[in-house]
Amino acid sequence: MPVKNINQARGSATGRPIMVLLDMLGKRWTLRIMWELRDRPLTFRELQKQCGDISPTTLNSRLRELRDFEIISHDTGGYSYTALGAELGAQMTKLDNWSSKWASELDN
Amino acid sequence: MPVKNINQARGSATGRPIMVLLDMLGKRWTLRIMWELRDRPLTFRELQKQCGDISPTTLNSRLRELRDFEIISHDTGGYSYTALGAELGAQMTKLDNWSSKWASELDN
DNA sequence: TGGTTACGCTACATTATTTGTAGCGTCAAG
DNA sequence: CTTGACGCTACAAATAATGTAGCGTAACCA
Repeated sequence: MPVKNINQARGSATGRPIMVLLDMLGKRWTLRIMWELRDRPLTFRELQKQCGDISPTTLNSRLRELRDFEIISHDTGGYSYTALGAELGAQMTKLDNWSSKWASELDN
Repeated sequence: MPVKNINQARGSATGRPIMVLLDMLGKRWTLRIMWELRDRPLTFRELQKQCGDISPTTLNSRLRELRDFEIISHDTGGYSYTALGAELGAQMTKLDNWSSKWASELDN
């Protein structure tokens, strides 16, 4: 079920965009999909493989939500970030940097 | 069930920290908990309320995972970020900024 | 034209995760 | 010695995700 606007999303009780965002990103696979799209467009089936065989049901559901919210778009080249989505995608790199540091500190 | 190290976590098949991180943050409520802790420590019950009545079962499970990974700690003042966790928490503010822009563009 | 391939999905039964409610044991204050 | 807040645990019910199968479409190419 496509979501028409941000105010109809789960997590939007307060009407605060951050809540909608956290709720969306907090669904399993959403962050992973954003990560996999970080440097090039991928088709539906490429995404399935990259994500380690996420079920098509879930993948489709996440892609639809990301499209409804104009974070990604779909054309002949596959799925890719929108201009706005790319700014969010850039945060993925920050998370990657942080996680490296984190992993090395956890080993101590 | 406490997780001893990063290599035992779901999402760690590749051994890449970013996968463990994305998997953890991708569980429902994890990002929200990080958000709620952004400017002060909160007790278990305060977190329950702030998160809009998340179930204690889930809250405890998330808090345990975040503690196992040394992203938060728990003392007499309540739950709060560790030094490393604070750097991850700082990303929450970035997400908040992004979401404001996002919401205004979606309205067009 | 007919066969093969990749595409983006949908259907649906099984399994895993999350929820909601109730309540327990500990501790400190009054 | 009662009251309140604390951090939880138990467990049945509801919701979300999974895995497998396969559909309809379109492009390629023999």
